[in-house]
Parts: sequence; structure tokens; C-alpha cells
Amino acid sequence: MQNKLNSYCKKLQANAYKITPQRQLILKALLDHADEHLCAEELHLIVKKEDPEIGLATVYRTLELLAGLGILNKLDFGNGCARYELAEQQSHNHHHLICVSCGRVIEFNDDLLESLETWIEKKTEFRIVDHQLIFYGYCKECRHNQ
Amino acid sequence: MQNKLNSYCKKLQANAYKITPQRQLILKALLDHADEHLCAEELHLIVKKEDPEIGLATVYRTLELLAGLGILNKLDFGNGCARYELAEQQSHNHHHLICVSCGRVIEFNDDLLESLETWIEKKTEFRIVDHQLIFYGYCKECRHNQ
DNA sequence: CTTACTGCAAATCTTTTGCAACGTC
DNA sequence: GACGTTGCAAAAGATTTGCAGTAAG
Repeated sequence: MQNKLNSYCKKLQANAYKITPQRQLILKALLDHADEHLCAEELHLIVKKEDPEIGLATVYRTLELLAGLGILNKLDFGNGCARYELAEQQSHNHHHLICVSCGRVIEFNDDLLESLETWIEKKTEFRIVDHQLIFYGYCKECRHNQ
Repeated sequence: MQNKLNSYCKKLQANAYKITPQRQLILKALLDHADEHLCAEELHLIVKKEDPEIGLATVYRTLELLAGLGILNKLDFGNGCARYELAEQQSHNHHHLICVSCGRVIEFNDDLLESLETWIEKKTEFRIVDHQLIFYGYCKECRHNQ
């Protein structure tokens, strides 16, 4: 936990960004909720508990900054707001199962997509640098409740 | 073209929705730009050429209606606005390559994902009803221009 | 001390909604 | 004629921006 926070701070410094209490709070909150895919508003609620003065705009600016540095992945689950996850600890090949009934987001790892990418690159001469795969459906619990 | 328009109108009527000039114009515009992934605003600009009175809200309401009937797929490429494509003529397994340089959207068909879905359903007991796969990268042209 | 960063409020952008008028069936 | 549909304007929700004050290096 603490060493991850440190490495993020180093990355900020390495790019001439300053380590501010707000940024540290936001990073800490992201680490504390590493499995949750928070959006800006939710993150704002969390960090406000520690520092009620912190502004929503700061959260947005920080998230954009961290995503630009590759510390975060910006995700779009079609809920009308962007969601974020820590990039580092996830492998390249992890995807999301979104339950259309309860909204639960389940992570799922796989590497089948890698061979697919290679095939596409050969076939289309498109140079792939990133991808997003989302499955919509019903999770185990929702299926049993119906 | 014309028979597709007819079949969409029949689907509307079958669900007790009325065939209005606005809805016909929107469907026609979607057919005329079947390869483009238009967003509400772009579609509005197109149909306004035929009927300057048509309102943006009507476009939004119609798109939502058509997506609900399965005539359209609603897509989210992370541009801050929803985009739409005609569902029917596309197979279930077609995906999008988005060039991060020029924004071009290239379609791409494949069925590798089907076996992946089957595997996931077995492994996670998640019942998949839909998916969205997006690749980000550089298209052939942008690669050559650099 | 310099320059980046913050909080606030206002602006922006996409999408939704309320409502009276209108048009389809 | 009934009721779904439209256009407009206002509202809503997410995100961005301008700016004056603040603080990190």
C-alpha cells in the first residue's frame, strides 16, 4: 500500500508535478478502493471525509492527470460518467462483466484477446495500443433471484 | 433501402408506435449513413436539411425508441456522446477499431469472441446478453503519415 | 520567490423532461 | 376524437474553465 503510494508520487515528481495533500488523498482513496471502479463524484465523497474543503474540480483534474500518466485507466460503462481503476496492478488482459440487472461490475482475466489482436493487426494493418471489452448480462445472483 | 425502411416502420407499428414524418426522416438518414456511427447532434444536422423544424429532443427520443426496439445499437466510444448504428445488418460479432490519431472508426468482423463468451459463461455463471469490444490504435493511413 | 495547484462559481456540453400544441390512427 | 408525438425551453447531470488566492519546490 504505502510503497505503491510512494511510486505514484515519484511518477508525479518525475513529470514535474507537485505532491499536494489533495493528490495524496485521492491516490490513497483509489488504493483503498482498488476493486471498485469509482467515478469522480464517488471519489469526491470519499476524500471529503478527510478534507471537507477539497473541490470536485480538483478531483476531476487529478483523475485526468493520473490517467494521462498511466496510473489510472479511464473506463466508460455507459452510466453517463467516467469510472477509474488503478492501471498498474491489473494485467493488460482484464475485462469487465456488467450485470444489466444490478449494475455489479465483475472483473475477469483472460488472454484469448491477445491472439485476436495479433490477428487483427495482420489483417487490417491497424496498430492496436489499447482495447476495451465489456460484457453485459446477468450475474449469478440476479439469475437466482428470478 | 426502401424495404428496410418499411420493415422498421412495421416494427414501430407492431409496438403501437406511430409513423411520423420525423421518425421516417431519422430512419432514412440512418440508412443513408449506415456506415458512419452518427451521434444525436450529427443526425440532427442531417435531418434538419429536410425539415428545419425538427427538434434535437425529438432526435434523442427517437434514437432511444429505436434502440429499445433493437433497430439500433447504442455505442459509446468515449467521445462524450452516444453513437448509433443500425443493428440488423450487422452480425452479432462485429467490433470497432478506433484510431486515436484521426478518430476514424473501422468495423471489423470476427467470431473468436463467441468461444470466449461460452467459456466465460461456464466459468463465472454470468449470463451474457451483449458485449462491446473496442480497440484503440493507429490506422494504416495515420501510421504511414508519421 | 516562482509557478503550479486549489476552490469556487460560472460556463459548457450532452441528454432529459414538462408542457401546450399538433398529428396519426 | 383519443392519445401518442412534437418543439420549445428549461432542467439536469457530468465535466471544464477562468480567476484570484494559496502553497509546493
